[in-house]
Amino acid sequence: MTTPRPNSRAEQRRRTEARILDAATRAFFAAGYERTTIRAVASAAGVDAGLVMHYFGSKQELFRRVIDAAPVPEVSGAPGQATEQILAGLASRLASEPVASLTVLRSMLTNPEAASAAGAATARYQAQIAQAIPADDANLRAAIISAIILGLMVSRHLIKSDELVSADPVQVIRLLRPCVLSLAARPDHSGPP
Amino acid sequence: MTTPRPNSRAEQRRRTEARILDAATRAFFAAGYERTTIRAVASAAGVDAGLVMHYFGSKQELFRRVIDAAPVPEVSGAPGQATEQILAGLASRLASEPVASLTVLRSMLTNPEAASAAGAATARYQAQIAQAIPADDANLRAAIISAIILGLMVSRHLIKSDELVSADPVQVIRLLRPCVLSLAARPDHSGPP
DNA sequence: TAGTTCGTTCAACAGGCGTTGATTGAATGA
DNA sequence: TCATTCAATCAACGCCTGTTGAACGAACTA
Repeated sequence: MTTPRPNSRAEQRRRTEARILDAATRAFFAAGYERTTIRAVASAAGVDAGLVMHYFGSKQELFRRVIDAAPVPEVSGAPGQATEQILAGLASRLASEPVASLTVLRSMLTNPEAASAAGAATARYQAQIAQAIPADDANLRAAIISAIILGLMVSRHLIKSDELVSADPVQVIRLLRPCVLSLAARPDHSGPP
Repeated sequence: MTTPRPNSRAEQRRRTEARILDAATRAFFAAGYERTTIRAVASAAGVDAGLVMHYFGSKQELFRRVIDAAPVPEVSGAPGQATEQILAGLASRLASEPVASLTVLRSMLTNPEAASAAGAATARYQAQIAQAIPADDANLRAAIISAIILGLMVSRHLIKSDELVSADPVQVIRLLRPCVLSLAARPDHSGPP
């Protein structure tokens, strides 16, 4: 493994690129794809706009790099524990502000290309949830759970609903637990014969 | 009450204005605020771009008129019935495609000015729900219910999640009923002393 | 009918955008 | 040491945008 000296050209480049990527993530999150200008990203990174183009090729490509860097939440384990895992993940994402994920979220609703790119990640997340649900309509149930989480994240971080912003995440999760449990764990006992 | 002849100048204007407003609603819904151009709206309405400016003053003003025209859902009645009313409203909005409401929804997540404008309407909706919930934390519960509905609408109509698009709304509502009931009607019996 | 109003079009402007190509200068390697 | 590489800047291009003001012609009024 090579450890380049800290001021080598390669290292300098890596740092600058990371700085641009970070500035871009924040900018796309704060303003959305269309309102974000390459000039603004460059300026926030303390760099010329041409350099951003030189490194990332185009605004679309820069954007793709940003949403590719967003982490994909993981769900696994037994049916009973999956619910707690989902709720725990939601709790932490309600408490902090996961900028990268929220950037993807906002962009999905704005940028057609982001929608399909992020749609794949969402599908994987849903599939993970569905695997933990012992029911015929597991996929639909997983989609609903996923939609509920989405709605809470949107309300809390994008719309910034007063109630949710000031609420204790623990309290929210406690209210939400029977809700998610009824979808993930409770057997279907009210359907058609 | 005056009934102008159908081809009078005033009547012609009213029709053209309505045509522009309709085209704008569709355009803002399909593309979001930033990607929608006045020229495109004008073209869809079979009209010159200058005329849109002449009638509505600015793009922002045109946009304001569009989101002002969106209907605000109503919830009222006893606690027990409120849930069914909420679910029924959701069911119809899952089945059809309420373009005006969805335009507001998408814009809230894109346009900062729309967010505050539509935020007020959302708050009124939440307050209506909260009134029907017999609990100390009724406001938080209402906010969560509102977020759940939001998430389902976003997933179904904006992200177009496969599972939700192809699902039977009745089935979705059936799965969701215990969920919403646990928030709206079930007394709080697991909280701190 | 003559004059005015007003719905509508047209051409153009100013500004901001993504993008490009030439250019500079420091780090690099033979 | 000298030629090369490459991070970084700069000025400029072409395009598209919201917006404006002059112009035309049909509908209205007296």
